[in-house]
Amino acid sequence: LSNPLHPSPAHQRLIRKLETIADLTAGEKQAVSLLPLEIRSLAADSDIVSEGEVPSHCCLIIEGFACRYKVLNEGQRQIMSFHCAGDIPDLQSLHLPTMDHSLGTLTPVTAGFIPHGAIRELTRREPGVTAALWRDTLIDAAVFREWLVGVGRRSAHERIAHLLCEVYVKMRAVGLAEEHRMDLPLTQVELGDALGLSSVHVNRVLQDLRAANLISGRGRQTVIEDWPGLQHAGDFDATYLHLRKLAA
Amino acid sequence: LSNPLHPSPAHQRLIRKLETIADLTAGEKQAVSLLPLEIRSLAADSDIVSEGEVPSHCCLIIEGFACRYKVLNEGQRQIMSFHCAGDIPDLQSLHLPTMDHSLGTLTPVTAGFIPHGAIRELTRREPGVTAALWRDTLIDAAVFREWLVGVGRRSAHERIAHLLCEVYVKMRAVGLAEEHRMDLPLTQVELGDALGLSSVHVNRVLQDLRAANLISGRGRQTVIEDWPGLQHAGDFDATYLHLRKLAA
DNA sequence: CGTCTAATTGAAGCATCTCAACATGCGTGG
DNA sequence: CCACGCATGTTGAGATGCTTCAATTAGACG
Repeated sequence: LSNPLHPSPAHQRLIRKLETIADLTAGEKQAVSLLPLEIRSLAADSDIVSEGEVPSHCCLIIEGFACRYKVLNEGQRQIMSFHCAGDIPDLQSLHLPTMDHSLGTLTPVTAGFIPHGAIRELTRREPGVTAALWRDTLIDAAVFREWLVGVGRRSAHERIAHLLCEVYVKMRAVGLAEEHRMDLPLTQVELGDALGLSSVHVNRVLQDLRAANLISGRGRQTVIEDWPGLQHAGDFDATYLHLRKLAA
Repeated sequence: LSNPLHPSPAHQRLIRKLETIADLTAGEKQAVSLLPLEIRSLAADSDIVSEGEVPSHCCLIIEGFACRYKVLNEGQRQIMSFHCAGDIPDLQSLHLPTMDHSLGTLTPVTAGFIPHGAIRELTRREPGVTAALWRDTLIDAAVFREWLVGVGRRSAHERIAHLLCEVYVKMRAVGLAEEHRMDLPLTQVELGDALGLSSVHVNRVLQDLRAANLISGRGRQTVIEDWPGLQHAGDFDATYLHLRKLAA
């Protein structure tokens, strides 16, 4: 347990994230900062929870990147969401006991595991926190819908530009990105698995976006050279992220 | 308001749906059956709520079919979910005030509009109902994820077979389908818009599925001739629907 | 420095799209 | 009850965005 007057960095991350999507009272924030966390370090490319499991904890990402994914019988992978510090990607396990997908790390991750019981207790006492957590899962769903629109109806160029916009806005909201600059630890294979594209095609499209002067930077460091242009290229409108205030 | 001892057919539909995903006590069911409903009839192909609006009610489908969708700037449409009697497709508006997508009818629909205030009141008093509703929105999200996997990584044949399996299992669960037979009021254009395919291709694939003796029946009446075969063709596993008991 | 992962490039193939015509069926009004 | 009209389904042919395979280069790290 942590001291509510001086929340641990992990709790601060969680509170900061929740504040991007909901308006919490001081009492609610304090209640959140009392959540028990069992902190653990995880290697890159390892599963946090696997499809079929029935977890007894939720996982708060404290540092690093994770993703939710499914693997099909032919070995193809579909990544369904990316998650960074402050996210609780398996919050749904509170009400959907058995995992219908896997949660894995993309980088080394430090995570805080919160017993389901503690969250249930919290929701029993704090309706405002319940609403915020429910809202968080609803925003997840909104992002799934937007990705669905992308893979269903958008071109590869639009999809990639859109994803870059989304990740940037989300990271900026929780203070993980500087202005028009972010550390994006995604390989082109991972981008392809998220967007329903081959890594070869992702590569070529990224080159196009760089050639069009929309983005620059190789590898993890990504610079957005033309923010309006990138949004336009990706047909991006941040409404679906339902943030309380948007990054410029 | 309705008599809790004799819930209206509309309330019965809702309760029946909730019972497919959660275990409700008699008291909880009674509380649900006291929800005020403003019943209205809607024409086919009309919007119930449109993207950008800030609804003050949630919409319970009592009869007919509806879908959630987005329209892109080039006029392309992506359908993100189908809904039948018992569903509350815009339940998320309770915590995400502005609609990031539209909800429209596919057939003539009779719908019951429930004031947000009444649902909020209900959730304040009945934690079990809150959990059931939250769970419902989480299952929605699980279905979005599965569709995402479909459009991202599955072939047209798999996608169509998968969708038929999903709709059948959901309709069977709430008593809207007979064994291996259902009334599916979807045009091939609508199927295409849901699956990220052209209607031309949907047509050809449906012919293949009929030729392979997996399904039969023209137009709305759809018969599943080979249920194991169809599930196999669609790589279908109902786990993600998180139903309390599955249809055979 | 060698090793391993990730990024890049080229070439050939194909699943699906687009366009455009035609068929079918069904509701409606004459 | 028939004839028209419109939505839906069906078919063919040509175009294409993306994939696959396979090889090469670049970059990071001990």
